[in-house]
Amino acid sequence: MKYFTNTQIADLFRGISAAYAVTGKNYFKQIAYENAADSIEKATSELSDLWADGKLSTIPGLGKNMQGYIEELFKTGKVKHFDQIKKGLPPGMFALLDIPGMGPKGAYKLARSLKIKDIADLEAKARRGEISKLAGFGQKSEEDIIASIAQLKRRSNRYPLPQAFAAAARVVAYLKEAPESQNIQPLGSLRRMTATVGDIDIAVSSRRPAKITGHFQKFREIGRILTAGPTSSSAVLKNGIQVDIKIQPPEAFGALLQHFTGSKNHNIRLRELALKKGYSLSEYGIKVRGKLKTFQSEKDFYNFLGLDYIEPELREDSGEIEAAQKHNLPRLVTQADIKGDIHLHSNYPIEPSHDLGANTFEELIAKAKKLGYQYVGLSDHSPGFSTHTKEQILSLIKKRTEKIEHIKSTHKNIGILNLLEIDILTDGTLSVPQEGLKMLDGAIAGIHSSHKQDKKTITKRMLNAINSPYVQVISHPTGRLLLQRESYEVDWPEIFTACAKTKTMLEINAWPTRLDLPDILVREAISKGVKLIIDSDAHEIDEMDNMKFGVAVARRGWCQKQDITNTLPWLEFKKLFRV
DNA sequence: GCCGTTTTCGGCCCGACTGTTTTCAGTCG
Repeated sequence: MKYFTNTQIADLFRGISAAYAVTGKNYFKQIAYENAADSIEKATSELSDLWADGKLSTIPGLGKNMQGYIEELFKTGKVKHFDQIKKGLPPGMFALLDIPGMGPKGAYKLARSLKIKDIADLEAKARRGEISKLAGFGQKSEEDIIASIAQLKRRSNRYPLPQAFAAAARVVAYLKEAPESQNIQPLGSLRRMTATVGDIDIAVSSRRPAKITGHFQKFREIGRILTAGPTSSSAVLKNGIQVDIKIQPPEAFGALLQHFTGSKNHNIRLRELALKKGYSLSEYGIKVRGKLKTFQSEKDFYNFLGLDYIEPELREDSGEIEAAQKHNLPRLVTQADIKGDIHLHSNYPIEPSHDLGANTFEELIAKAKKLGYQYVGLSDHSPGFSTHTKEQILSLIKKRTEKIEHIKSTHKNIGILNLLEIDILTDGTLSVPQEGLKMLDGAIAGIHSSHKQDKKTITKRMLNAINSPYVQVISHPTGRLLLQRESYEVDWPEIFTACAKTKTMLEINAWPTRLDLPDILVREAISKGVKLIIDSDAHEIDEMDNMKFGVAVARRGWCQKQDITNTLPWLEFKKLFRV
């Protein structure tokens, strides 16, 4: 058996799609392979696992033929049929498809006539002026290719949501300076609050679109302007993030928001639905018997199609359209529902070898009050066995407990939990002995080491913690770091079953590069009756404001208020701990 | 090549912007 990652297989399929695009004869096969590549990339399980379990058919877009090709790929390391399709095409063309603005046709022409081997080769030939000499390419194409390759090298493909959020806020503030702008609203994956964001889309309503476009082009953070049309323009910021703005008059703003919020798959499903009713959808509105009907609000737009309003976080074509038809959508949890934050690190020096927080217990409590919370959990990292004896650990915990008990007695108007974030060690034991755990109100347990252990070992480690009567919460359950480190391998069905049985909460950690549990697992977890808790994992009081990103993950996972324990009032919430 | 509350055959979303063109193909979202 040969091993291929989902990304590798998706790339292979994209290549096949490109091959069909070049020959121009099989447009619908081209689309089919593109769809399959998208859906393979989105899959939450490895195809190799699914194949071994005979479950490849659970991936939408993979029919009998493609399943057969994937099987052949795993068995032999290649697909004869694919080699056949690519026969006669220049092999160098496929690497060029990563370049922004480069499609199958362009890549084919370049690779064929200039015998391009890879992107570096293309760049060298562009710099030598060889591209502008080709028919169909001019001076501008050559410059664009050089600039796009530079862009490809410089920027990572995606950015963590909070980073994109901040950049979008700056663009919005700048656009507001234009007196001709009326309503301004971020769209796309940013509005849907996906964990990572590829680019920033912003809608502007205005009666003078040309003024807006002109103003936008003068934004000081812009590095390169890509397009500048009357209703839409696009630029790359100096930090590498691409920004697209879309402009429509106020009466069409609802349709504009809807269209560019996406997701792509959500919109495709919506248009199919509209077609069946005899309507045609676009960013301008809904065409009924050739006549355009405009919409000021998205709600009116959805209602016109016979659907309830769908929150942006749900628009992923994962059942929300059907639910909206049946008036069956969940009432999503909101930031206002959150009544406390219990994963907070202070500067209390219980374990100096771990990174300490920046603030005192008192400062964390004051910030929690400012946020309107009813309770906080003080949950510093536990002292470790590697640097302390058992006796030292117990004595440190005792001292910290005494201090927190004193603080509790002086703050009667807010609930305070004496917690620690403890490590689940490589053998599954906990980093704090039982006598220590007994002094606490509860514990948050997480894996902080040996992420590369196999699925069985990691699962067993987590089950040990889940089954401990002293552990109430499992922190950042997948261990992923967005764009840096993949999740470790875990048997999730088994974890969910154990959590539901022991009433152990799984955390949605709102730390900007974690957002862990991820949305898709969130949805699975609550369907199995698992309770979740959203924490900021703040090491500094300003970071407690990151709670909103955790709430977004919960919303994307279809969570209602009752799925999230820290929406409970203090008197209910405290019953989940040992107080 | 996929897929099914119109379908197992006959469909498969819709439009903007650009560069190199003399009317449009390619790419993107």
